[in-house]
Amino acid sequence: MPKISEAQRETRRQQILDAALVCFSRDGFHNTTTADIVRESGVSQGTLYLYFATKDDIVVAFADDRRQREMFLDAVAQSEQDPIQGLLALIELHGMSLRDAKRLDGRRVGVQAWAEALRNPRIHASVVEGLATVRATIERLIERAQAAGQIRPEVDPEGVSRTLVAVFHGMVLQVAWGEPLDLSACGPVIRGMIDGLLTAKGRQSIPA
Amino acid sequence: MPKISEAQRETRRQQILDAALVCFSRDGFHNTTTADIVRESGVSQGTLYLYFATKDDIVVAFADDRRQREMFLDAVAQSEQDPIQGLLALIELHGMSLRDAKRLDGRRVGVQAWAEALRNPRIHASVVEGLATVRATIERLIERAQAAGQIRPEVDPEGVSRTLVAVFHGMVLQVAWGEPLDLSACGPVIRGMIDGLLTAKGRQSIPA
Amino acid sequence: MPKISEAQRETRRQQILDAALVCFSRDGFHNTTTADIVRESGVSQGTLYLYFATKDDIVVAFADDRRQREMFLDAVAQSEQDPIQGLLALIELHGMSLRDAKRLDGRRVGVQAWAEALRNPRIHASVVEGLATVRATIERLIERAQAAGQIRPEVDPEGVSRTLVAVFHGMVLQVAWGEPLDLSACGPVIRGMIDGLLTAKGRQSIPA
Amino acid sequence: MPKISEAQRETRRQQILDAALVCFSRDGFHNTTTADIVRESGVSQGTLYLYFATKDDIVVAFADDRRQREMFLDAVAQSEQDPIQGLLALIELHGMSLRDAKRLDGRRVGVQAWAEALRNPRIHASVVEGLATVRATIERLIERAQAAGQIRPEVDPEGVSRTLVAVFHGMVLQVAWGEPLDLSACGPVIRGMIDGLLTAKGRQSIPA
DNA sequence: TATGAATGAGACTTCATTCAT
DNA sequence: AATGAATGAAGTCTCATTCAT
Repeated sequence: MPKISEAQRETRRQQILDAALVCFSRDGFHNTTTADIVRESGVSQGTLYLYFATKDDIVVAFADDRRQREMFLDAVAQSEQDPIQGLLALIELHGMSLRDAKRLDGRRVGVQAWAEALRNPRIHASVVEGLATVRATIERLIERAQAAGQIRPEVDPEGVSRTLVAVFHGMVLQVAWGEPLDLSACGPVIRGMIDGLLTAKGRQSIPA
Repeated sequence: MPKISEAQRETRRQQILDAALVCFSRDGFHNTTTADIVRESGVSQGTLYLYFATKDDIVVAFADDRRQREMFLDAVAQSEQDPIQGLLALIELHGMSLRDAKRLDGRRVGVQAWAEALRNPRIHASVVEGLATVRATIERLIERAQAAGQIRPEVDPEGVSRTLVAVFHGMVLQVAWGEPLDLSACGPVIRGMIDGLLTAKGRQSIPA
Repeated sequence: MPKISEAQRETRRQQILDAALVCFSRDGFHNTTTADIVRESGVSQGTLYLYFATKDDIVVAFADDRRQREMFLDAVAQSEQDPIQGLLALIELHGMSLRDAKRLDGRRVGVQAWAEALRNPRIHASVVEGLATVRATIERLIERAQAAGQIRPEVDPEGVSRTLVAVFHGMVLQVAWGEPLDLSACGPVIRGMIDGLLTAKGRQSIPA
Repeated sequence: MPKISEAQRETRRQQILDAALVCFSRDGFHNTTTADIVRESGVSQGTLYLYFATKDDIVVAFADDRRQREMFLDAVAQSEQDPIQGLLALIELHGMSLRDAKRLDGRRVGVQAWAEALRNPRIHASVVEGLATVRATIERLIERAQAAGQIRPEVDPEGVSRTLVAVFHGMVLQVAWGEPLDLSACGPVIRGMIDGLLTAKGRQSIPA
């Protein structure tokens, strides 16, 4: 029987992850030492390894955590009655996320995870699955809209999903770099992209 | 007083950079040792330091090299008589670059540089300047198109440039990750985005 | 005040020692962690330290355990009426012990204890005392045989005891290493060594 | 082209091994840190790893070194005209080696290698091969003596070789433990063992 | 008594950089 | 200029031991 409850264990784990997030954001994965995380989190070296088998596992934990948020996005987008509204909601949610200063550290670590994904198979898997999840969400919305006659039938759902995800990623990069990204200026451009896919009927479902 | 000619020196330098590119692409910046580069390049450990003061300088050299390509893009885009054609040419050039398998290593290293830019001031400066260069190119084209009545006056050039650059970056990510990105499916979506900016007159300048 | 009986305590202690024997035999003293012993024994980390003050004490416990077996050997050997028969019985007992596959773990741990004895004073003391015990047994037999005119008076009991013990130790080594030691081939050689010590009268006491 | 000569490299390597021998003899393999060897040898941590890939390789180097000495023993033993003389020479050489105080560290490390051989495959291989070498030497002498009618034909060469090697090993143990081993007292016992193998003709070849 | 989570000192190894040749 | 052996600081991870529950 465990001496500490599952909740206590999870709290401790999160305490370490929170500290690691600060360190990773500030110094990068590779320039963060386990000693840094220990200092920032207040747990001991030994305890760190009671919760994560290797330093690498801490990095992977971040990549995996993000997956959950993407599941949530999907649920919100699909819950919209109108698929066009669902697409716009997705775009809106991404925008809100980008504006949220509290998530800056997470974004900075996320960008590093993108680079790590190039050579770390576990992170690659996590990133690619996340990409697939978001794309599936988008493609399902588009197919629903095509079935409803709101998006032109010749539109390729994959082309749209990949382009839209590219925009999302690219915006995260700019925000992570500290660029003064004016989302209210980009929004119309992105919505214009969606607009280009619509049939006359589709346009009617967008509120002025 | 140098005993070797400037040309010899440049050849040697490039030999090191070529080797480093292979290593960085394969293992990442941080998991590449100077010994790896030495092995791959055939120069000696000592010689490496005759050409680059630190390992970090090799990384920075890649970031700086990219700047030159961006200058070239600008020249091509601006040389088009019609600014709308210039925009489309820019998009086309990026697409061709993405399709070029020979540049895969460069793209993989580029993505790593994006992550490095978060904490390495020199790389950050280089990346941000590159971003500014491309954006300036796009914004100049848009402003010219607005002056010519081809793009609606209320369009915000910065919003467009940031969004377009975001798409470019996002596509690079997907290609770097090995995603089966079908550019011919994405092209129409991106061009649709441009199309949404145009006036009736602007549309006339696009060939069928 | 102990809340468990002495018998329960001894059972627990033995449970730990049995587990340690398996671990030590498999991985060696130094490559066995207390966690290994905990896993193998089923007791908890904390409990381990209720029975042994340090990991080292577990090692010492093995060395001490062996002493008891050596006492037993002495009793058997001395109980023989004829000292020559006693010597041969001693040799026979060692041979039987070596043939006993159940004692393999013990032998492997014993060999490690020999190495430990070089730098661990407690183990050194234990090993050296064990050596002295066996030698005393042998020397007493020889002296009795000399008094009875069975062994030549010029034979040095210490030379014999040291040589005989050396053979015993060396055989243990070979068996521990997994060598295919044919004891029935070695027996005659060792008995021949004893034979060389005997007087004509001594030889009469050996059965054909 | 290497910057240092093979001889210089070998000197350096030996310098490390000499230091390691002192440390291993004093503290044992497992209680010797690479820092200890560095301190004792005067080379730097980094240099240590220029000559030995791991700490374990240093240990293995000792085991391998011993093999060479055993080759030498073989050569000496076989060079004797009379195989009985060869056997006695072998015993004599071992005795002389045991008496040599300068080799005490080597013996102490050797005993540790015997224990290591139980779980380290490389050391096991080295030890077992050494054992086989010495045994082969002995068995060849015995077979030659049997062919010459000096040793009784029913004597099993393997039984003799294993027993004799066991005596050698056991004596090394006693000396390593610091026991006051009087070899001149043991010599007659061992020679008596050989004597027991001989035919009348064989006995003639031994000088008084 | 028994537990097992927590501790932190310390081990092995790597690697960017230097410098005598 | 070129070489490559040498350096030593620093990093990740382990593990014997403790102690609050």
